[in-house]
Order: sequence, then C-alpha cells, then structure tokens
Amino acid sequence: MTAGFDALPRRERLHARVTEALARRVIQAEQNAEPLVFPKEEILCQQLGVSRTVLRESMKVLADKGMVEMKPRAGTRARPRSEWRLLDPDILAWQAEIYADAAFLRDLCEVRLAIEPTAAGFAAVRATPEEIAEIENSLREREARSGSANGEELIELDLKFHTAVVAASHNPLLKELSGIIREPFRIALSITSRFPSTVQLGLEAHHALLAALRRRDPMAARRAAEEVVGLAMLAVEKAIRTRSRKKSTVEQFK
Amino acid sequence: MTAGFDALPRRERLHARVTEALARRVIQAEQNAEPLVFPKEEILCQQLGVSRTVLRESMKVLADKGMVEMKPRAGTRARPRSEWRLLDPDILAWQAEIYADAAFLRDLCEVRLAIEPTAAGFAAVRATPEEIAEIENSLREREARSGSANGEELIELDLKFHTAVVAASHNPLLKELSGIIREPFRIALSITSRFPSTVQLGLEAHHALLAALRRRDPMAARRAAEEVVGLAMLAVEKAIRTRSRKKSTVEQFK
DNA sequence: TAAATCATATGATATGATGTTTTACCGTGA
DNA sequence: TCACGGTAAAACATCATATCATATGATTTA
Repeated sequence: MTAGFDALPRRERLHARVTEALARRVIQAEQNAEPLVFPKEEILCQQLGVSRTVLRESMKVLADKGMVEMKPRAGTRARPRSEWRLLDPDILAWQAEIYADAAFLRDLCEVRLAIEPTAAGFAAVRATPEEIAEIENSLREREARSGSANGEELIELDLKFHTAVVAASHNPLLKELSGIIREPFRIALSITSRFPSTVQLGLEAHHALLAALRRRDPMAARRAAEEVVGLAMLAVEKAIRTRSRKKSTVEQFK
Repeated sequence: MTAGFDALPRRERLHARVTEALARRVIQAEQNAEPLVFPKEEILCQQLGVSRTVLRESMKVLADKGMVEMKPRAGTRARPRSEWRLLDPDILAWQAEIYADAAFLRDLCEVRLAIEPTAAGFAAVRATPEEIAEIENSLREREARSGSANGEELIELDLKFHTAVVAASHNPLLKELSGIIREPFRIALSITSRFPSTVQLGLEAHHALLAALRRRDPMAARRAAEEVVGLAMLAVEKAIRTRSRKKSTVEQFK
C-alpha cells in the first residue's frame, strides 16, 4: 500500500473514500444521462490504488443501495436513479450535496408534509407534560435569541422543536423517518430562514401548534403543523423561482 | 454440476446466514430485555464455523443497521432497539416476522396514515390519465374477482391500487417510503380483509378516492385516503383486541 | 492514587485459493 | 454452409488466512 496518494483526510476510512468516489461517478453519469460501465476490477483497482478487497466491499455497498449492478462476465454498471434507495442516509447526503435542486427540495418538503401533521396529531394525544415542556422550551429559546443568535443556532433550535414534536408522537417509525430526512431538512430550513415575513408567520404557526398540543386537540395540531410545513414550502418555492436561472447546486443555498 | 451431493440450500450465501443468525440473537436478547455481549471474534468464528472475514462483514452490516456496537478491547455488544434503523428493509422484515404485535402494526398503520393521504392529494393534481386508468383498473379487477379469487389475489390487487396511487404522486421519496413498508403492509391487509363490513366500507372509500382523482380534487382525495387508511386501522385494532390474550406472533395473523 | 505500561481485541488491508456464471469459440453433423 | 452442442476461458463471487495498526481495559509501578 502507501502508493503515492492524496492529501485527503486519513480520518475517513479507505473504503468509505472509495465508496464515495465510485458513487460520484455513478451520480455524474446519471446527471449526464449516459450509461456507465466500470472497467473490470483489476483495472479499477489500479486506477484507485486499492486492493480488490476494498474495491469489492465498496461496490457491494453501492449494489446494496441499488446504485450499481454487478454481474459476472458482464462487468459492473450503474443503475438508473429510479432504482436507487433514495431514503438511504448516504444517498440522501450525496443527493443533498449534488442534486439540491428544485425537484429534490420539493420532494423533501412533501415528505415532511406527510409526516409532521400526522405526528403532531398523535403527539396531541400522547405527549407527556415533560415532552410538551421541552417543545415549548425550544420555541421560547428560539424567540428569545431571535435577535442575537446567528442563523445556525436558530435553525438548530427550530430543528429541535420539530424533532421534539415527532418524538412526542411516540411512534418510533415516524421518529426514525424524521431523523433520516433531518440533514436535508436543515438545508430547507436555511432557505426558509431567509424570508423574514415567512419566519414571522412560521412562528405564529409554531405557537398555534404548541397551543393545540396543550389543549390535546389533534385536529388543530394537524392543521397547525400543515401550516408550518406549508409556509416552509412556499419559502422554498420562492427561493427556487428567484434562483431558477442559476445552476442548481447546493452552494447557492449556503 | 448436476451431480452434487449437497442438496442443502447453498442458495443463501454464507454471510447472509451468519448475519441473520447474529441478528436473531440480538432480537432475542432485546425481547428478554437482557444485555448481550458477544464473545470475541476468534471464539465466535469457531462457534459459527466461519472465517473472521465473514464474521466481520456480517457484524459490520449489523453495526450499520444500529443493532450492535463494536469496540476494540471491549468486544461487540447488542444495542437497544431504540437505536436500530427501524426502516431498514431487513430489520423491517425481521420485525414483521417476530414483533408482529399490536404496537408494531399500529405504528405501521400510522406511517401509512401519514403517507397515503398526502400522496393522494398530490396524485389528484399530477396523475396522468394513464395512471388514473391503471388505478381504476386495479380497483375494477378487484371488485370483479371479489367473489371468485382467493384472498391472496385480492390483497395483491389492493396493494397494486395503493402502489399506483403513491406512484401517481410523482414523488420518488414518497414512492420509495411506500415500497419500504410494502411487506408489513401486506400483513396488515391480510388482517383487514377478514372483516367483511370493513372491506365493504373500504371499497366505497376506494371509489371515493378514485372519483376525487378524476375530479382533480386534492382535498377530497386526501379525505378519501384518510378514510381508507382509517378503516384499515380500525380493523387492525379490532383484530388486536380480539386476540390480545393470545401470544403475539405473526403466526396468528397468517 | 495516578500515571505509565502492557496485553489483547478489534480495525484495516492485502493476497490467494477456489467456486460460479456467462460468453465465445470450436468442432461435428446434416 | 449453418445449426447445434459442448467446452474452455474470462471475470466476478465467495471465503480464508495473514499481517500490521490502533485503541482500550487492566495491571503495575512510582
């Protein structure tokens, strides 16, 4: 080993780096809408400077995610995006990084629109007083710091609010689903936070949601959560429209 | 080939079998609420009769799913269920097999309650005429065969209906999410199908959903889908109540 | 008691042996 | 000449073994 190579962070394991490198080639081919057939393992090992063990382990991971197909004699080729496991955390991360365009953010918001109102409805019935207190705390803290803190902190507090609401639904599946889309959600929030009027309306909706939880009113909680997510979607749509002429990478949103 | 002495199912790969064997030990420990620390790799290799490569690959898979934690010197131990990736297809399958109890089915229905009305709402706006035709076909075929066909076929057609509706939302994330819970959903359907009155009401709700899609009415589509899932939940709750005194394995639902 | 050291289990990677699947070529016979 | 069938080779699939690195619990020592 120790072939002369790069200054990449050694902190990341070798197979993780190889996996990501291969995934990027698949994603790029998908964006260019061109088929991709990898060279045979021996050649690929030489190109990447790794052993077959590492290469194969990485390919196996990608195959498990549905991104490539390995067949004897026929080589390894990229599969269309429709076959990918889009909810896989890794793919979601790579997507958020590369495909952070209108369609992806819209799809993401729609998943939130599915999850959060439902979770809020169940939370209204099942939340413990402690959980409601935690939800309230994150909201109050966010308001208290809305002038002083930086955007990062405010987004973090907003995330905490939403996470606490979903957790209060006492449904581990909903909770995990919410966790899976947490990172892309953070990006969406960073967009939303750039529209002060929306932020203001959003805060009111947050309060309405909290009040509904306190009243143990599932329907009102649902509606309030729909309002919260709906406002976020509007902001995302607005951001997308105003930037639709630029190239759509995540950079423009950071 | 053809000669063979080995009539055993070599079809399953070694590491897959090892993975499942280890997973079962984790699940069992979780059910007994007792901590589980695996013996060191060398011993485990001997116990299972495999090489360290295979064992480690299997353990790595389980670690990736959040079921175990591997630490140098400290050995490998099982993690609590709250840490598992519950939406992982494998875990979902193992869960459906072992934990098919009231709580799991309820959680599952709630995810459907989150996804389907939302997907239906978007489908009302975005479905192509072909997609609506496909949805209608699966519904009509199911009605046509409701007397003659066996339960399996009817459930399959019902699944087809729901899959088509979610697909018509044109949101790949919702579609994949729906696919992930497809297998457990099948179990839930097999329960629902045992209550004729519910099935009848469900058919009416299905028609209402189809009509809403035709009218391009998102709100009506949402409400109809909520009705469909709500009825299914009622059936599941009913089945759970009437069987709550028996032990809760999936067997009782098959 | 606290720091230093050691022993040990896991982590990472390479290499090799053997099995399996598919393609492609080649020989035979009609 | 062409169709058919069988065989060999190519490339992937699987599993094992080996070596060195690293982290950490345990022990010892100052």
